[in-house]
Amino acid sequence: MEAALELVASESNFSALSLRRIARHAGVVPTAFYRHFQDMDALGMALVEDTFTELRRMLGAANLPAMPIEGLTRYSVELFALHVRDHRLLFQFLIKERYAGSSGMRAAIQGHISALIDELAGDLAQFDEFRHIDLDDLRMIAELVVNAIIAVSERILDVAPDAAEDEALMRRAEKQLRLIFLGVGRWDSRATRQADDNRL
Amino acid sequence: MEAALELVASESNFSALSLRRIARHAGVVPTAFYRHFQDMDALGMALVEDTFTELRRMLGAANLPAMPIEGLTRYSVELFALHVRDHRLLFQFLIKERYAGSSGMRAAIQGHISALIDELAGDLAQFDEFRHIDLDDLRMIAELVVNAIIAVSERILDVAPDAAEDEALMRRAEKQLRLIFLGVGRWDSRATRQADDNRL
DNA sequence: TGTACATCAGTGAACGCGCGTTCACTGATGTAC
DNA sequence: TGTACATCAGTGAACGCGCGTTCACTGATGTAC
Repeated sequence: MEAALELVASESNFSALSLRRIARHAGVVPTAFYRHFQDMDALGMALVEDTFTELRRMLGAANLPAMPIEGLTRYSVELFALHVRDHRLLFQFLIKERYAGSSGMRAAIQGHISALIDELAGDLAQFDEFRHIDLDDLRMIAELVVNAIIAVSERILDVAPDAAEDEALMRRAEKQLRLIFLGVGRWDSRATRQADDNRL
Repeated sequence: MEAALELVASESNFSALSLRRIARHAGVVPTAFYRHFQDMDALGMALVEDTFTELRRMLGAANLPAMPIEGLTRYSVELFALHVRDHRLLFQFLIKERYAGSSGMRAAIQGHISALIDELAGDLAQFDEFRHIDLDDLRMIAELVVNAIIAVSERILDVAPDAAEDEALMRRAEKQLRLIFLGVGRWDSRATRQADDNRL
């Protein structure tokens, strides 16, 4: 049933779909829809939750914080790109609904992303290389990293699945992460804080 | 007429709107719509073009490349945030349709954004601080910067217009840009290129 | 200055269609005794 | 092992509604002479 929706999600976006089209696509009479979901909103929310359950499962299995920091950027980018490609429909749905969905869906998605950013900030704090960064700045950095990863996911889903092109996108994303981490090495949370205070 | 649509765009997304609702909102009979646009697609494309015309006008007026590099990040972020807030409806439309729009609209938007990234890369190349960066990496960095700016725009549009909250978002974005530029200072395009070659 | 005509945004009736939702139903599968 | 009943995914007819689009129209404004 959800597979039917995901297939249809690959044409414009969720709010443009009708209950009847989804049912038809699932090979079922429209009224059968109500056996599974109260309405379209419920279906949408269920899909959001499924996507993040799947994403968390992948992140949990990878256990990135336990890895050596060398090659971590390349490995993370590759892992994520692979996952996005393997769950193309779910992520296409996610990216479209992140801003175009109903307000309930939007809020749920932003909440999940925000939680992922917090977790990444926590993970980064474990590395020696981030010892000199304060909590607020850790989150700022994690947000930058997550944004870069979301951006590359969007690009991967935009282009046709093609090994060469995907590789180029991954290289670029990897460079972006390495550039950020280069900046982290020179970042001084205290100096920044003082500068902010002076500006007030 | 377009003002009517923009007002309605503030509820879910363009493809969820009907021609009749737009006409009603504009205080006009449905058939009058056809006096202005051939169909909804044409309206959508016109709105995309309008948004970028407006954005380009602002960027042209600002003439950022002529500014001293000190305080440039803060100034750019402030300028952009102000512009986004002043054209709330246009940008809300843009962000929603970037991924959820018809394929024509999506392509047009991505094309415009890509052009902006290229221009930013060209502007960055003028600064001494970017003399050691090769063309490919300039684009990679410009992309990172544009992504960060888009992300903060999305956040500004998400929250209610509130000076204090906006200020916090802008501070964060400014930090992100400064972090990126810190990394640029240490970035070595040649070393990266070689590392890539070795990996092949 | 006055008349005839063109332009053009908006009107209102009408059409066939796909929509979400209701209702009472069927028939297969699982469970209790 | 056999019978009675509960559960539940799916059915099919029916409803009223808003939709995009067609058509011939109105009436205000601008232009030519």
